[in-house]
Amino acid sequence: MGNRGITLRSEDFSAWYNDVIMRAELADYAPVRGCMVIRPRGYRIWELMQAALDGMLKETGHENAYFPLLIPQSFLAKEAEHIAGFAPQTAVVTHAGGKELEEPLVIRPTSETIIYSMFSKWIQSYRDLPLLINQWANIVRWEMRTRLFLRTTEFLWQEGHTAHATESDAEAEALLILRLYRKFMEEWMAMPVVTGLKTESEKFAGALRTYSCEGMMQDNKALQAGTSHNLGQNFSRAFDVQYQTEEGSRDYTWNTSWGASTRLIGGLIMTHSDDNGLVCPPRLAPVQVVVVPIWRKDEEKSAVLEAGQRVEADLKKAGLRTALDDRESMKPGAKYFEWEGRGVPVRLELGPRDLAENKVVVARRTGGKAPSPMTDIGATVTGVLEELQQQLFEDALERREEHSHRNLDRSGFIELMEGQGGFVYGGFCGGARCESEIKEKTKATIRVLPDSEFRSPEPQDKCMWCGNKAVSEAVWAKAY
RNA sequence: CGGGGCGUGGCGCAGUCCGGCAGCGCGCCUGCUUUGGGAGCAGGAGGUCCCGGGUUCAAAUCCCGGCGCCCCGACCA
Repeated sequence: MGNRGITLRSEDFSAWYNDVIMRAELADYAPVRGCMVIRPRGYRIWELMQAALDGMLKETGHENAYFPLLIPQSFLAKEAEHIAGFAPQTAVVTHAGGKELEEPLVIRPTSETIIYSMFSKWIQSYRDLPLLINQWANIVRWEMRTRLFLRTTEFLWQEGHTAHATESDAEAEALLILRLYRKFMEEWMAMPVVTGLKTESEKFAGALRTYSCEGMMQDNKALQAGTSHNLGQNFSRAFDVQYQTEEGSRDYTWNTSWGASTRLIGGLIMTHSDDNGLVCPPRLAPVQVVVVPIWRKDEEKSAVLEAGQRVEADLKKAGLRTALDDRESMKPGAKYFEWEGRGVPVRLELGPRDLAENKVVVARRTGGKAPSPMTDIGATVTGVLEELQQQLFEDALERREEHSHRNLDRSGFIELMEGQGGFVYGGFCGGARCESEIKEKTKATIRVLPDSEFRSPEPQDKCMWCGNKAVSEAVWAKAY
């Protein structure tokens, strides 16, 4: 345990993670097992994520809609792989209105079935395509083991569902979203991710192909942070989503679905936070800058508070999310600890000495503080926040590269996974047997077959595990 | 479902072995003094000791049964 009442990362990463969440008041455990309450400080992060992602989705032509929580149980069964994948995880409503229902209703574990059943009503002609729909929703998946934000029974997400006239249009859409997710994760969350294709065993139940963004957490484990699926015609055939082509023939639509969830908040926490608590990237910080006024005597107090209000007004004018901590019962040091635990990126300390010099002390959450002129404080802090945002990304990227390994042989791989872990790039023969054997022996799985820009400079032509000819490069890691 | 840990004021814990007034730290309320890295003093509020049985003059403590939570693994975003 560190001196902040937070378990040290080096002692127990899981306990640290929970401590950070509790300290920052992001969430709390609900009465029902596996369920969580997202508290205001956590929900605000989600709202900021939503605003950013929603904007990006709208810019690329997607429209929001809302589909119901309850799905007829029979719908789920219409796509064979889908039902096989999700049936064990569903919660089912069997009684309502004091009576047993004729057909049980499934609480959505994802909305493909209800959405494509509606698409079949709405789509008649190639002129109706592409249909680009997104929804922000809650879903329920009955998990064996849950963790705050990372895996809870109920969670919030956006799920996009699109219908296209051709396979290549659908493929382009799936890749567009993958890039969009990556952009969001890098530019807003300051979380670098490796993108690529999931193997058959890891892909979404019912998809042709699944693409994924994988981040590396501070314990060197991978977090699947967003997935984008090319569904092919699996669901359009199951739900009879047909359209008339330009030539007059009939065809099934080509579909995609993709999602990113409140799990991202867990990723944000585990990417940046430290032993003093949450570190929130500025662009997603509920409070970006807090002003802490300092005074000894009453005559100082009024002058300092007045200056503090002026400073806060300047910050607000610069478009920043601010707080002025003018609580009288707390000493400045105590306030510092509190706001640090909450992850606020920048703190301004303002006392009589600073006031006399027309300055404020600018303190960064990641360390270091220095006086700065009060004039143009809005612009100054804006600049510091941009630097911090950039610095968090670069630090995370550097950490990921430090723990990314190439050219390991089988025994080196095993040794690494038994020790500190990390990402391992290497050749993969494509064999399901190698894949499952590796998982069994080391707990590591193929996170993705990486996109070209993440691949090793030298060709990976032999399977890292069996030594046979490789069909592609793969990235292995233990995962959340 | 297996293994480990735990359930005692809001939070963190001691007390349980060996039964005997329900405690400590933090937080909370009131007042005064304080305020440049977790303030001090004084006064105060707050408890079905996870639940149900049993043993006993007497149970947080012993016995039997149950429930819940956290961590590790199997399932998964």
